[in-house]
Amino acid sequence: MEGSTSRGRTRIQKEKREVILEAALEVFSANGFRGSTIDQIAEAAGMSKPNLLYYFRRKEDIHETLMHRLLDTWLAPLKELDNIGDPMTELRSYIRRKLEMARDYPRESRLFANEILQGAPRIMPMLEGELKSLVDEKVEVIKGWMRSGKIAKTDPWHLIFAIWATTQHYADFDVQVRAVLGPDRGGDGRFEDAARFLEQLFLEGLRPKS
Amino acid sequence: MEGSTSRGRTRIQKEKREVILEAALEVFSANGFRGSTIDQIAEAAGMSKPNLLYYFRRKEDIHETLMHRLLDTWLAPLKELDNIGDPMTELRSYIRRKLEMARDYPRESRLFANEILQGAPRIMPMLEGELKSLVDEKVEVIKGWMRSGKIAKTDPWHLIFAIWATTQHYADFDVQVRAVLGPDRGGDGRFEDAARFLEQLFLEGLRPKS
DNA sequence: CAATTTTTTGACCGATTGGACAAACGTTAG
DNA sequence: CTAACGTTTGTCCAATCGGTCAAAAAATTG
Repeated sequence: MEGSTSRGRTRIQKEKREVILEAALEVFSANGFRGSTIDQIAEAAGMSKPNLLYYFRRKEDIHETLMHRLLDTWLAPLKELDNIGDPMTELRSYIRRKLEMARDYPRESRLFANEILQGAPRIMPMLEGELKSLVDEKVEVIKGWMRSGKIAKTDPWHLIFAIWATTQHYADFDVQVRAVLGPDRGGDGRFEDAARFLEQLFLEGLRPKS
Repeated sequence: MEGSTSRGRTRIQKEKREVILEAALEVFSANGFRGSTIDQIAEAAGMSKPNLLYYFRRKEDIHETLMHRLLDTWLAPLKELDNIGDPMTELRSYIRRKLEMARDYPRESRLFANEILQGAPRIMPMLEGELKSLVDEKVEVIKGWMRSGKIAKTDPWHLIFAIWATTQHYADFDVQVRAVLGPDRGGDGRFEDAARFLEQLFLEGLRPKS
């Protein structure tokens, strides 16, 4: 079975596939799967449509490859959440990392959001499999923190959801955020403001009652 | 200029337009604008495509009418945020109302999310106009609460974003929430769990330091 | 060099799509 | 009855789309 990696591929194939995936990320994240055309992706990749179809036989293959890579990137910050260090510090860095991803990889975030919004038709198995397992595992870590009184007792699942929602908001709803903040407050500083606010919200909101 | 209301329309026209808009909400929110076809909407509305086009001349007209109505519904909870009552109570009810909207009107939420994700091509003026004005106004209310020491000093804009993000998450990312929670925890009770968690998070997170 | 394989492209195809249109249908008023 | 008006539908069209194919062009190999 052919892996999604570079097994049995020539140098040109490896390079061109990367160019195509980069172009597809741009187009898909801006227009959604059905809203994007192969022609658009081909043009963004600087090649003709039949040429693109020489590297990916179907439009859906591009999307699938993109989604598989995406999920790994997306789960990485949560994987790093460990119960080695101080709980509050761990949570703070997790929020930081997620917010940095929203800032540095907004296209990936929007691609993911688009897929979920449409009911996750192509990645549902991954959500119920990898994602759920990972969350279950981290929920146990958080529960441990709560039991030992390091953070306030609350619902660990919804805590994770809240971190996801608030951080990804700055990528997925970027145009709205910028429209509301206006030209002066909507500059590059908005991510630092957001980081400060979210840190206060979550750390104060989870401070254990003495 | 024809208003979007029922001026100069027959009884049948008013009724059928409502049926079409209801069907279009269902289809658009599930597939996005470009992912939806007039045929799908017509079938969901129980009529033929030419018949539908008799009531709305273009696909975009349906979407536009839907979006205009939507924004009013969407802003209503924020409009109710007043500095009459106790700040903490006001905030709690605002979060409640937003969460209830995510629960009761998920299609509207997803339609809106879809539009924003695509860069808000059709409602940008409304975001920079009505929405921004309303937020600016409520930011002042919140600033007043902070000045008088009723809630902790923090960034009012990002507080509003956080409330939006966390509540709408349960509509927009519903499939992910359900996949992660699993069959047992993902039932109808998830909204009550979310309400409890969000209340704790925001109210504790914003408690003024004595 | 020639032979072979990989890469690129122009032309094309069938299906789907948004939308136009005229004819038919139904209802009501005179 | 007829005329007028609102409603509904079958048929059609041009544009767009995902994808095929054969043949040319380029790169690789012996």
